[in-house]
Amino acid sequence: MSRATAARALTHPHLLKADTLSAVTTAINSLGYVADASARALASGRSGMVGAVVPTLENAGFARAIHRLQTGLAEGGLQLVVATHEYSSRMELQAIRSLLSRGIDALVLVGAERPPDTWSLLRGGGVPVILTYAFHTEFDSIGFDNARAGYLAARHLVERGHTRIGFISGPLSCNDRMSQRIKGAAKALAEVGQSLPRALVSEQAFSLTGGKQGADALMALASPPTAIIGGNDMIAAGAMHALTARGLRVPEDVSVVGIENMEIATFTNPPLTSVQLPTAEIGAATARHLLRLLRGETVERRTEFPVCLVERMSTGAVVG
Amino acid sequence: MSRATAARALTHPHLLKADTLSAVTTAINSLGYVADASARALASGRSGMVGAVVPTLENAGFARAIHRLQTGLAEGGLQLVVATHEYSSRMELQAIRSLLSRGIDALVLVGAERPPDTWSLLRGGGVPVILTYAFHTEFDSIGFDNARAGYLAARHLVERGHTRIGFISGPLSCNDRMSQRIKGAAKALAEVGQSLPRALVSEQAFSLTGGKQGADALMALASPPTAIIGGNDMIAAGAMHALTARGLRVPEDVSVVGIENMEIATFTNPPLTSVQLPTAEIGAATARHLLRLLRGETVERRTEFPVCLVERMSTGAVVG
DNA sequence: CTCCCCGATGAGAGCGGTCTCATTGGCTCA
DNA sequence: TGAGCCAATGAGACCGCTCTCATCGGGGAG
Repeated sequence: MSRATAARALTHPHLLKADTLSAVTTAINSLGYVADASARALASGRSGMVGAVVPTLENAGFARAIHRLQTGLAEGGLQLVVATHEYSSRMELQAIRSLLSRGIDALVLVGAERPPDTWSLLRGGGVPVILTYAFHTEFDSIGFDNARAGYLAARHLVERGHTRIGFISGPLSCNDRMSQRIKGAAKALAEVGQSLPRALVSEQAFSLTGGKQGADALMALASPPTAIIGGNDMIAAGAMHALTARGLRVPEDVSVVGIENMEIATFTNPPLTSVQLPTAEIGAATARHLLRLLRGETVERRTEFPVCLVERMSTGAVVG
Repeated sequence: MSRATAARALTHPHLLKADTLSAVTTAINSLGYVADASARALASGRSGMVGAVVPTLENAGFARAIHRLQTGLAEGGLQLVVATHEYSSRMELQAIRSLLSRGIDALVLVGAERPPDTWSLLRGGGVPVILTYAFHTEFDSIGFDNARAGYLAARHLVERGHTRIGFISGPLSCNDRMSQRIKGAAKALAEVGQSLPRALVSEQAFSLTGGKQGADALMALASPPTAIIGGNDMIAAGAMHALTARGLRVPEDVSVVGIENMEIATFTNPPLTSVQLPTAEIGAATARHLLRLLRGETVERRTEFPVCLVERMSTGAVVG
């Protein structure tokens, strides 16, 4: 039996006669043979690994999306290589370069805004690129409408008479998702002739502590907001905590709405009104997309998931 | 100039004359050349990637540890390949096998308890293995004393007169960390002649919802506990929420203590007493360990971080 | 019964680096 | 000035698999 036959048993088993195949299989088992991935990658031009670079894994949303992505890829026999950039476009470029040189078969990124040199690296990388959490005409994209998420949150508040709304955002550098949420909120305000002044936007970390600090900063203003939108639910929950600590009642004194509808939204007191985001779906859909793509099947250029508001108890009418 | 010289410029630059080196460098830049990682891996026998398999990334602790691990590895030019097994030892074996065949240079695992065939695969894998969150004599280990974490939580309660203590654990299958925490808690009880009956241990998911369900189950018992230990802080926070919803006061009616001391511990009402775990440290230390190991330097066989109790407001004396 | 065709297998050339060993050339030292 | 030595470079095997193409052999059609 030749090497070629043995190799075929692994890669294209249907080309072998049943008994030849089983002979190879038993031999493999008895020898404890494991195919060398680097040799295979070199010869075939495919490594079986996809790279993903996200801002951070300490944000539960990204952790969950990556988790789903990994699970989905594993089902198709693909491995996931992850890198993080902590909201720095310079580090993102570095991570992308490093992954590309590692010979990944595809690359998953978050967001659609990056410096020109990063874009040109991606275009010339010779590797399919999937953008998530946002959309881009040039690359396959899987995401949702961030502006609408912000819009829904703010409109809900506007409908209840709020016009002075504070927004505690996550990190804004290298983060088009968050700037769009802010823009969406501003649009809802604009529809009733109001605005979202820069002073009412507080940039904080995506954490309970970030939310607390943002709320404290906002409420210390000369004319504090009557409602607060959290860039995500962690921030919103932290803000609620700070509000309560200041002796303010939610929603009687200040309304709070979150974005993402994480588990914590039902565990705050009162439960948090929030805009549901398809975080887990993005991970799973990206995995499916990649599997099809690398199998050579046709894929949608653009997959958009809906967002919707989930009303709970943290929002109420503004008091005159 | 030969291929060998060019290759040397990349791998062992100090062997070249300065002008030769710069000639190579300019050529590389003008051509936009990027070394092929698979070829390099095949020839050198090193892939520059380390694999890590954790139960899940949806648990904030693991997400954080993986984040730190990735960051640390990236500084040394190494890539991280992650896989998850959802607390199934069969899936863990599969993931390990898959990573091993991918030609990783080292493997990071969580816990020290697995079936014999997994162990033999690890021993014969020809790849250095690092165990985290637990200890093992055969492999390098980086972790902390899980039993002591459980012990500290329970002793704190015992000292306040509690003898009927409920334990809401995380998933117990393929999870020696959690069983040791339970054992530690039982030991504290045993020291005062009490025990932790099986009926007072509720196995739940590592989430707020898991904690809620665990607390509901425990409090529905004929003689409910006067105190509850959460397998981690998420569980404890969820349990506190459920307790409050049942009209019970923490700590007046029921004391609650968490394990891990996550951010949420200071955001519950009242703030949660918790045993601090070195989650982030484990990630960072594992990265440092791997960097040294793969550089051929000597490393500690065993790195143990301390655990300690952080007392807050969720625990009080048992009421007669 | 012979020829042809096609499915199954064997042979061998890469894939793109790394590494060892041989060779070259410039310097030192007698 | 010539032998000897070492640093710098060149040559070529090799890593282990994939893939194309050639070869082999058996069954159906003429």
